[in-house]
Amino acid sequence: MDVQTIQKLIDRYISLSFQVHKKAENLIKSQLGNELTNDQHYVLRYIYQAGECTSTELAEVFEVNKSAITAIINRMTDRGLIKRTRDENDRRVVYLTLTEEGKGLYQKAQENIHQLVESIITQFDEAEITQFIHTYEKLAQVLENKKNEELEE
Amino acid sequence: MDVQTIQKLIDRYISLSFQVHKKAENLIKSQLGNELTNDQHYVLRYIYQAGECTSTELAEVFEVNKSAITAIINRMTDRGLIKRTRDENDRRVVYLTLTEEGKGLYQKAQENIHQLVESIITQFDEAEITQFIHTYEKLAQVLENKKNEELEE
DNA sequence: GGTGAATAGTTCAACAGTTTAACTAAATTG
DNA sequence: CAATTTAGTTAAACTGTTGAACTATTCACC
Repeated sequence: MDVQTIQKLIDRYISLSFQVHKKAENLIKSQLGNELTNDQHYVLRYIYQAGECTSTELAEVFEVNKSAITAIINRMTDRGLIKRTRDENDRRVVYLTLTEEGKGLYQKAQENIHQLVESIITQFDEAEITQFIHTYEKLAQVLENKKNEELEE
Repeated sequence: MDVQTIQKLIDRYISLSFQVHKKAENLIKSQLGNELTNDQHYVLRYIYQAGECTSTELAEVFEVNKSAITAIINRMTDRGLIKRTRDENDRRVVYLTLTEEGKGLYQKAQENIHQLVESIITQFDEAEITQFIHTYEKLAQVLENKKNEELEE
């Protein structure tokens, strides 16, 4: 590939990823009603799938500072979506789990989002999606490596 | 595709897009230094490429409320990156352009980001990228249509 | 031509999410 | 046991966001 082709690809990619992300987030938001922000939904999703987890774990996954997690979890416990439980063995650790209300709200939201994503994904044929997801996974890995390079510097 | 396959694809896609976006934004952030937030960089980028634009235009492109744009532009004019000019014919309209400082900061940042993206993109072969971007463009279109459907309801 | 509606943009209050630094409390290590 | 590390919180400061109320201007049309 010559320099100019790469240049154009890069600009196209930056515009696209920005655009696609905005649109996707807005569509997800439209499925969540006013009860949940997108970020809160992602937190709910993570804890739901993990069963239980800690602030430190969330901070690593979401790649934000721990105090940002504290703030989000505070809002969500205030709304009765999340429960904090101290570890009896290591009393520094706090486990986060979903309350029944939290689970219910997650499932309701998730159903809508699944319908949304399904209506989008079925507009592509299987080979196309498989190829796309494969490259996307590789991209995730490359970005992860890049991050670690950055950190070493 | 059977229901379960779709289900898995959806979950995989949601996780991936979330992850990739986070990592990409963090890498971009690391290239911007402390002078610019990611959102401000996107605004700079848009105005740079457009030459000049209005708040309304930005609000549409970025899919946010106009008052969010006002706030961002305020911060950026305070830092001497953007200039506001009233249209002489239609005095309701305000044109936004980059100051020399704004252009310089954008170019400096953009150079770093280009290097970053290039070091990532060159880890894929051309056919793979072309295919990926093609599907990504289709996705952008499908999401746009979906948004318009939502709005009609 | 004058009035009512539409348009461009700002202001304000309220909130979500973020970082950094300082802190508490508990565990680890040497 | 003292020093260090680890988990998490708190507080101040900031960015970005919305929604509603507002100003100023232009447009539509009778």
